Amino acid sequence: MKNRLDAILMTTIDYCFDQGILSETSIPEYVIEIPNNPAHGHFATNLPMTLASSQRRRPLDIAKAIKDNLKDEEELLESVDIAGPGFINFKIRAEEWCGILSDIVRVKENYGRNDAGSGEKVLVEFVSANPTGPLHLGHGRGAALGDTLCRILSFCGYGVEREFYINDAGEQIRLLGESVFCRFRQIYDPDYPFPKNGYHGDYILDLARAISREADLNDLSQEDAIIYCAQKGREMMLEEIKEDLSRFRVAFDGWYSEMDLHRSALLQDTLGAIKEKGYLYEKDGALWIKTSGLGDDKDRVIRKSDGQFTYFASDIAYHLQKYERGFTKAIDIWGADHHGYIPRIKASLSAQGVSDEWLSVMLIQLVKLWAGGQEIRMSKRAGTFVTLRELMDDVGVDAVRFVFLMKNHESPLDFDIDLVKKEDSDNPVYYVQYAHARICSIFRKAEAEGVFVPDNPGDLSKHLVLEEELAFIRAMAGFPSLLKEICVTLEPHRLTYYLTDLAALFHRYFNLGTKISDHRIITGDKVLTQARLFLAEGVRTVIANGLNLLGIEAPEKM
RNA sequence: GCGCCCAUAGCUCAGUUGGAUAGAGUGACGGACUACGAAUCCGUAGGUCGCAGGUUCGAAUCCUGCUGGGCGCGCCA
Repeated sequence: MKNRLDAILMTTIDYCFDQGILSETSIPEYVIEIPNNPAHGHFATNLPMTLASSQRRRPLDIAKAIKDNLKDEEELLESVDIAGPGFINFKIRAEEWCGILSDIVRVKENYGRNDAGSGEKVLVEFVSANPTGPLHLGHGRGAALGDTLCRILSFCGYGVEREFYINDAGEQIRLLGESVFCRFRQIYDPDYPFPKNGYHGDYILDLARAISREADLNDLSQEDAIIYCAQKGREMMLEEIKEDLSRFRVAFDGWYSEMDLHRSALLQDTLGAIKEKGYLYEKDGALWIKTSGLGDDKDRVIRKSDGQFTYFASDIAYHLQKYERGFTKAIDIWGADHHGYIPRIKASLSAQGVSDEWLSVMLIQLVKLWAGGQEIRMSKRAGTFVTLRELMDDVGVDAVRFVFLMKNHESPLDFDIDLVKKEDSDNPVYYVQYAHARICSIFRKAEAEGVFVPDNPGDLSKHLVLEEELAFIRAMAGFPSLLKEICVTLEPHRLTYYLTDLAALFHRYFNLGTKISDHRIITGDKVLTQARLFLAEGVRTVIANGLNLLGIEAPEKM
């Protein structure tokens, strides 16, 4: 709709240029937006104001010139008004809006699907938790965010691949092995010393028990036993992580192991390529990459003087490898505490000629958990943290996802477990789901009376005349462009707000009928009832599609 | 000390990339079910958009400087 309006405006401007009504200049950036004040029409543009300086005329004069010469050949518009300091406000004819409603009901679960991202191939890397412990709240937030973003991207025509990078090389897996082995030994020898910086959670003991059931660790040398515990522990934790994610409705296309990266020649090859470009040098027995001058504030060590590669080395290799796999864009979702790594990763990429925009890093701020009015402080070191699994058990997947997706990922999130646990109106997820269930309930009621959602509703604009009814369609018409914007701004939380608003429109509309029976959806007039059922089906469709993109169920009953 | 993020109603947060009178939820108070689901709706109250400048037709939004909070600045992982 916005595009059609834009086309009318551009045709008009061209015409004004040709006729000398406006002096021919370049067209500045302008917007066509949906005003927040309904009195300002369905759409408004600031075009006259942006033209004012190059035209050297008053915005109001320009607005009048545009209005008087408007080329609305398809008769899209109901009214055109000049307002304020130089806005033009437009109203679209009801028939046009009703046409959109018909489209929605016709294409159903595909409404909103578009090809904005065609030709793009995006790799989204998220969660990427170390397999040294269970997923906790913070991982959950990243999982919900990444998953929903991927769903939206692919709905908008992007080729999307979801990847989980497994940090399974080096010290931390070793430490996992030592921690597990220690717990095993402590079964017989309670004084056996626990490794410094080891993992304290109860799950370590569970791992020790499970592993010792499968193999007799006493048959192995201590070193072999630790390695065995590390390998086995990694495998089991990864399995658990996969189970949790799958239950959280998050699927990955690829699991990329850092260990494999070390085993393959990739790390060496990558370093060789960087060396050829002249970005590597040796100093104090270590190998450095020259990232300073490429946006980083100092150079970074890639191989320590003890011969071990740093994690940063594999990070570079991994990201360059993503690039070589032919992705046109990469998105990483990291915890905000890693933000300091962005400049050095980008610097390393640009050393290989990869542009800055290729990689977008989304940072998620931390999650604070509240229960009983108190903040629950979490510490992985001390083993006191709430796992994603516990949270799903407690409050359910729908509620957890909704809360995570409600807020901008750049804002810290307070997760009030008591509030989310409550199965009543205080819980925000039910508001949207209830609207869906309520519509389904109306359909059941109508069917019982022999009235169904019509396949061909006829001339809707004759029957859908209430302002509330047309407001629905206008809101629904914005769904596809909202999704496209989310793909650019990477802000999935806007979908959550959109759905809440749409549900609010519906609840308000529904309640009109409790006062005035003529405003009920099911009325004595069959044709009117069918038109309203058709409208309700449109609303239901958009809510269902939106919830599906959020990974949240759209229940028919609650 | 340097860098990134944040600051909007009592609380938790939106704010359509610079638009017209800054909005929800929650909490407080008052209303609406003998017909489509009250997990809902309506009303009242609540604001110097952290502070001070600047940019322009126009600023919560952009720029600069402060204040306050979170995080990060290793040959750690």
